[in-house]
Amino acid sequence: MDYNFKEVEKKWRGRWFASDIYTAKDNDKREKKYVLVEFPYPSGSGLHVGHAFAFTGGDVYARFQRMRGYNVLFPMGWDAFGLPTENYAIKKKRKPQEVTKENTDMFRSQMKDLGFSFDWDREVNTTDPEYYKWTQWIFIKLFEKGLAYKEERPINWCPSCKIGLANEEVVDGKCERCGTQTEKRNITQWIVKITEYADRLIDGLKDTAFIEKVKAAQINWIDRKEWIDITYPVADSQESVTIATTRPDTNYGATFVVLAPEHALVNRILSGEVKTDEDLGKIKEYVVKARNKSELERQKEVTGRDKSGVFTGLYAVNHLTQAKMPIWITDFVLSTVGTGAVVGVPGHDIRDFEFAKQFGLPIIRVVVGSDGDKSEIVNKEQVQEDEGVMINSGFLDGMEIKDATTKIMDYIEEKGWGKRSVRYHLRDWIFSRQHYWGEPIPMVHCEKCGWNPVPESELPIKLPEVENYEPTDTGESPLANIEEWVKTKCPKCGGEARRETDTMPNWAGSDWYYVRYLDNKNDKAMASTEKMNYWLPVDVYIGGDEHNTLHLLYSRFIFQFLYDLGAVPIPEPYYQRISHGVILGSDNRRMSKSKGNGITPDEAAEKVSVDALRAYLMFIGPFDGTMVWNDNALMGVKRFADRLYKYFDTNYSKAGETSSHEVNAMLHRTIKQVTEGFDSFQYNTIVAKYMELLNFLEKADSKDISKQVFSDFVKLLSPIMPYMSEELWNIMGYKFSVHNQSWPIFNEEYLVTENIEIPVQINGKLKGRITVPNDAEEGAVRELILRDNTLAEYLSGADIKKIVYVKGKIANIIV
RNA sequence: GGUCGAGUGGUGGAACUGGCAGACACGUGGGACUCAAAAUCCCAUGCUAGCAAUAGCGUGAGGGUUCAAUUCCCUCCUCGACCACCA
Repeated sequence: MDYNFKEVEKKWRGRWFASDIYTAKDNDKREKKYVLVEFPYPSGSGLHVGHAFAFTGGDVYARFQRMRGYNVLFPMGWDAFGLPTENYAIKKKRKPQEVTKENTDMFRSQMKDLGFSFDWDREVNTTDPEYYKWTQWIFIKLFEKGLAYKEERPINWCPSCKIGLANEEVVDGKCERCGTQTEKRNITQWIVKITEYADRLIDGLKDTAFIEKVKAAQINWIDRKEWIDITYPVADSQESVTIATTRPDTNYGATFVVLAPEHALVNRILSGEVKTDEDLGKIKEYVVKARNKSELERQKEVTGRDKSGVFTGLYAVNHLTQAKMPIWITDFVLSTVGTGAVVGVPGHDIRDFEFAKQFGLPIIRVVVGSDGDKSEIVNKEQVQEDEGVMINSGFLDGMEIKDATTKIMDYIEEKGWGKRSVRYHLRDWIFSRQHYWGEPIPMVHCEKCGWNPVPESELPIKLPEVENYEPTDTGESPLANIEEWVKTKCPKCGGEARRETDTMPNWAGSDWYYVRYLDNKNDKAMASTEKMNYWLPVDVYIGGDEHNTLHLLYSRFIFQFLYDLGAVPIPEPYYQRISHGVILGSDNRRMSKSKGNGITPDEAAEKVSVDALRAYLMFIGPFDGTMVWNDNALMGVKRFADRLYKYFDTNYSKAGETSSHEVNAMLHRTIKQVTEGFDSFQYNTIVAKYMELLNFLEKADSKDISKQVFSDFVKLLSPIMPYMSEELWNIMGYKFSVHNQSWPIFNEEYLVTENIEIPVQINGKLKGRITVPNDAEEGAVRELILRDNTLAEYLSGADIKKIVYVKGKIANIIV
């Protein structure tokens, strides 16, 4: 009989979702397993292959763990706020709420088609007021704890999206969303003090089992370093200048000081407060030009380019050498890093070297590398940056860089010339967006009382439904145009007040969604303590590399904050983090509509069945790899699926009561390898093992194969090929459903045989194989080798020096 | 420049804790079935030499440890991902 996959899929999909086989039971006696995949942004174009790949990876794991007896929570929801929906809604003159509803309906239906075993009772949607009520609640708590403040600061402004962007959303000086070059604007924004948690975000990683690269990405992004701020007196004046450095060990080689154009001392020079003999006009010209440079120009790769700068006419005095170091102004020093002033050590920093060359400043070598070169530094290649031994450095001479750094820091502090400080690359988090389709920030401004949160009882502050929500050119949120919504009473004094019209960034809703899955209908709390105690932490979190830094960091920060509040029971939300890979189009480029190289999971499933598509996705490569879509390989998996069904269809009725030893050994080897494959996310090898087992069975005599083999095989298949497994399970006469059967148990005994075949090497080269009893000792094996005709031939006349026999594995004869 | 990772047939990729390199699949060649094609099935397929048995070579390059190295150590090369005027 032919396998009509479309009918089979339709039949079982209905059965599955009408039953409770995928339902996670709260506070069950079984051990829990919380399997989380990143929830998608429901775009109008539907589920793409990348989604199907990532979700299949989560689904097979969830199904596997359910069969192993765990109470599995595998939920799904929608990260639905965001610009594409807003832009689409504006263009089509429709409400984003409606558009979102349509898109999530489409996504949900596609997910059901693909057989994902999500527990739909727990669905969440970040745009649902009952959900964002708690997103707003979290913001109020941040404000109350002093972790959210409003400040005017230059932000990255995208002139196309008309939105302020966090530094993280600007890539190469361009808007991450639309690619337009960003500019700088001053806007008053809500800022969240994530830097307060910088150390804990590093330390907390110890309690997780994240893969190394994820931990590294987090630590790198936070980038905690010990600096020292050194204050130099300015010669012939009462002024001083404080520079910040992480490399004070090279201070004997310092020959100049450079200031950012925004530095306070620069302002005082320009205003005449600090006297200089240099031409003020010339200084001013440079500073004005530098300050007006776009972010892009200043951020561009700086080494290897001509440096620009201007001399202030002032000198800083190096405490160590009493050398007078000329103070320059240059645009490669950033006012936002350190103190906005840097000491130039041209012998040991490429930028400083280029700057010194450009303006004829002295260059001193203070670190000697392994080549022992102590000559004068004349070219870039001689600049020794981070390895070597100190010279020309007084009491530091002969020390390694690391020791010298500690020593000189102590010394500088002792002398009162400077002070250590810890700094991070991580910056505070700009939390305001000037858009409609986001969570309203639940704050009210009163002329008398300043900013206050709305009372918790008034949450959620709902987005008003309006006709026109296009962004404004003034930079204000479209909500600012809705006077009746903006006007409100001050929660403190009851007087006239105005609502905050900015909305939250996309990250806000996705920071805590995995908590809401636990208790998505709770109107008293984000989730009940009881449920959080049972389900948290997330055991496995599957997501893309692109979220390993920001999303993971932001959500861990919010969770740690909630822990401090007592709102969640443990300090870290995720135990294990698994990266899923990427699937490129068959032309080796990212799939996209404009390139026309896209394939949708729907069309592939239509062609080869959902099961074959799923097996293909798991088979094409390692789960975290970068794979190229290959239609031929897809058809290969389809052939396997057809062959599989046909094999069961024609052979199950002939199955016997017991299996031969070989069949049992093969089955149990497969059970072992498939189980280990699921445990370690090596899905590609699992599909290969399925194929091997089928290849083996097809060649075996059906009277040697018991019914047990068939049913165990179906169980092994079921996580990856849920529809066909269910169908076969049913055909074999078993009760619904294969998906809540218990996982086959590997039994080592089946692998044990009396005689085993081992390879025999002569001088490390494979020359033959012999059969030996499994418990044979070296002497016996030697006898057997010498008795073997072909091997004996190789050995005739040879002088056997030694035989190495590794029991049950290999023999190696040294002649 | 920093951090992390990877180099294995024509291709995607397997290989436990150092123990038969190339599982599984794609592709290719040949064959069966067919009036023919598609589909399906069977055989072969790392490279070189040879009719063959067989021999030599072979996991980015070079060296080392070992009876034995894709796996461990040293030196170097190449590629990828993420981050980056961070001082």
